Amino acid sequence: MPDAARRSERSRNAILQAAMDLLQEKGYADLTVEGIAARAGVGKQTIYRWWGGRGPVVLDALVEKHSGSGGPPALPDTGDLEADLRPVIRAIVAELADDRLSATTRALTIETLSSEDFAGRMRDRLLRPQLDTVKNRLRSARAAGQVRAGVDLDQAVELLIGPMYHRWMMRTGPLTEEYADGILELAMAALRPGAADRPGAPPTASSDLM
Amino acid sequence: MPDAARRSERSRNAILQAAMDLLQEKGYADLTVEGIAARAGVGKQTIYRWWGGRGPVVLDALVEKHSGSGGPPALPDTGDLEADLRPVIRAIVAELADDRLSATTRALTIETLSSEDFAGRMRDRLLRPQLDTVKNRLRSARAAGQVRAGVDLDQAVELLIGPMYHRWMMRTGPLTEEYADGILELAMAALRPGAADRPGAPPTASSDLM
Amino acid sequence: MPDAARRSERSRNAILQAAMDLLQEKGYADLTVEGIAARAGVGKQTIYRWWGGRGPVVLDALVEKHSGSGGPPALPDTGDLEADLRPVIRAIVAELADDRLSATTRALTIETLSSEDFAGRMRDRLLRPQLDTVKNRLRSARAAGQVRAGVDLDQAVELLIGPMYHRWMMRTGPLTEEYADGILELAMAALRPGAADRPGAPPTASSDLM
Amino acid sequence: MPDAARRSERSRNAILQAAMDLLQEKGYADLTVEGIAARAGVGKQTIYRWWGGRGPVVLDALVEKHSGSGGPPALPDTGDLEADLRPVIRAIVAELADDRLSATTRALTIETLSSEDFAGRMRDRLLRPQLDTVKNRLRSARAAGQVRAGVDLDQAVELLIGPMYHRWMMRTGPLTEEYADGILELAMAALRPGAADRPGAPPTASSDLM
DNA sequence: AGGTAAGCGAGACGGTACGTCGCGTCTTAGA
DNA sequence: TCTAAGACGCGACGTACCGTCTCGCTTACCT
Repeated sequence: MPDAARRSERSRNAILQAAMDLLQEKGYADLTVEGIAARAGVGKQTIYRWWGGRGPVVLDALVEKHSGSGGPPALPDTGDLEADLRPVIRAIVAELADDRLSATTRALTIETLSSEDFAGRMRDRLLRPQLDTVKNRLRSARAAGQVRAGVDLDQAVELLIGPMYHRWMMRTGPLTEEYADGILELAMAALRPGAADRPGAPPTASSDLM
Repeated sequence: MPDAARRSERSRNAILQAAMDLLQEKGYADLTVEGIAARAGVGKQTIYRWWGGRGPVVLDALVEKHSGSGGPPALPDTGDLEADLRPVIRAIVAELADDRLSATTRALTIETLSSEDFAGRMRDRLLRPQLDTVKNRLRSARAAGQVRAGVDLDQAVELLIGPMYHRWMMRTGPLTEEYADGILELAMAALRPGAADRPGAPPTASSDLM
Repeated sequence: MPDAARRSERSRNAILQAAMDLLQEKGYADLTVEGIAARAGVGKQTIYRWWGGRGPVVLDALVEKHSGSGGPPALPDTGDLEADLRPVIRAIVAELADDRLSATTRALTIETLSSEDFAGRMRDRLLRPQLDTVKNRLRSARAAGQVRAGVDLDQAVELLIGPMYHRWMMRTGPLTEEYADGILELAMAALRPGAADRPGAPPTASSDLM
Repeated sequence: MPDAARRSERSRNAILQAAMDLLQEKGYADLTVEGIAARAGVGKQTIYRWWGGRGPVVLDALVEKHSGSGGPPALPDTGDLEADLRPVIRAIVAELADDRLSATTRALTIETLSSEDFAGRMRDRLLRPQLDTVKNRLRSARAAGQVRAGVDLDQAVELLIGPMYHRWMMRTGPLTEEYADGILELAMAALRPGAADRPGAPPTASSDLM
């Protein structure tokens, strides 16, 4: 209904910035539409008109931030899968370990859990692009024979990512570089071609390729 | 401050039951202290006195429900780790796949993300006991040589559990039995002793031990 | 702080009406802000924003009702002070004698005793205009020589009004027409010029009579 | 129902004292049963058992205080009514003028207005004895011919007392010694025998003066 | 160029729930 | 059995935000 052409870019930016600021300062639970509007010097209606609530605003703010680089870049492909993934995994753990940096992720996760609708948008606009960079690297690795042929790449990505998010959310342990490396090592062992997955075939052959 | 000895058991039960009922009926987002009190036929103050908010009430209700069996039982140990784990993994996926069954988990996860304090209680009272059953089975498997000696068991547990929770939360894919089996298979491959983790040693040796 | 220009006249009227209705039905002790809001179909905040509590609302409602006639009219001046005052005094007694009619006065009096701030507003907006009509009549009577020159008119008004309110409040006796006439007669005797207050007249004469 | 013989005198005194203290400190509006019980170091039930609410407690406390002298003494009778009354009237005005001293009277008046039942007890136990001392003095004055024979003594008492209470409640003016004297002078003029009230005396004389 | 319709800031509005306070009742332990 | 203590069901308090709505105002488009 509203005419997007006449939308105020100034207000949009002020709102997204205010949302990010307040999220850092007070956390998602204390983030209110009224607070965002007041901080941004904006009428509440402007937020409801263009977003519909705090969830989509935060999502937009995050997308904005992450798309600063014009979408996540492809991972390097040096031929050594583990070496290429290590910095990514470490970076994720480092971000999750930092309360300030992960505040927005926390917010998005809450909203994702609260609204199926939001979950879909969040997944497609923010999460998928990031997961896909990993997935694509795994695909090339599989093509190169460094990953077992039968592996489902989506499962493989989650095997890498899932443990870290779980530990972060549930606070079941420290999020350290050692942890990142440990998970990476386990995941590589899971993906690496070996005797186990090729019954009857000589395991050493594929082991050599690794 | 309040005198726990004089606490009303009747009220406590009514509150926990009402909380569970409303959680099923309306979801966590629409669960209010006022609603719980009304349904339980109880004053709001009684809830605030003993719990302090809806989060701790739901946690208590869940703990109550799960501790009905006197704590989670140890997993069976048939000597075949994968076979012993499969039903557990499948059950977790099945529960997460069912919106009604996972409503409470969703609620607790939101609260966990919102409050560090709550997260701690949740982890210790609900999550840890469940994770420990898996961890203990893995420990015995490691002792039996079915899991590599160097594996950190906490990481191993998360390697199994994390991917499923991630897919469930982020709705990145279907939660099916095939998925459960796929993750289990990957995790087993990661844990299983093999050539990869013993550079220079003949991989077949340990393979034989499995 | 709120912008009075944007105030909803509809809500204001509904609130005042609801307050009057509930006052009649249940009395001041059972009158609640919540009840007024519900009856008026209005948010509580609207009451707190513009009034601050039930007291000011009732005051406003009363002022509204009494100012329907555009302020109290001047008393008639037939030249006979006692005759002019008698209907007023009788009317006051009659109103106080009727529980329904005096319910609001009772309410306002309680609030007046409870809050100095409220007392001031009540005095200026409701009471003073009414007392002034009597005072003005007394002033013209004094100018006409029917009231002693030295009489303080405020005291004179209270001499008339005070006894009735005292009996009403303390329930020390019946509030009848005879009582009204009795107080009026006494007050007239107090105000009427006589030997006592005219220095130059032989004081011993009246002293002897005592 | 409760057995008065086993009643704790210690608790009774502590409650009455606490009530008086809190009344002075915070006013009647902020006086609560819970507060009295806490201050007195007493269970709430003890208050509800023996009194039934804060109103009767305050009444009792006041009666206690005033009956310290074993009931109000008779006024002196020097033969000069006005001289005998003046200190009484001035004392009343002085007490009313002092916020601390009149706090209890304020409380009792509110309760009197709120509860007809309470009003009766208050009138009989506290007010009547005090009014009667004045009434008795007026009666002897009437017998001595210093007050007109036809005067209703209850009305006469209220003529003296009513104006002061009205000014005190409604805050319509200052409560000074001059005011006390003014009201007394007016009331004396109303009561004093004179030409006006003695039919058969030439009414024209005073009429002319009006 | 002027008129008009949109977006805008502001914030009042009807609501829902919050977390607190005090009520008057009831239960427990101790004297 | 009375008492101190205080938990309880209840109801109202005054506040915070919700999402909708109504104001003038600015601003850009469209005759």
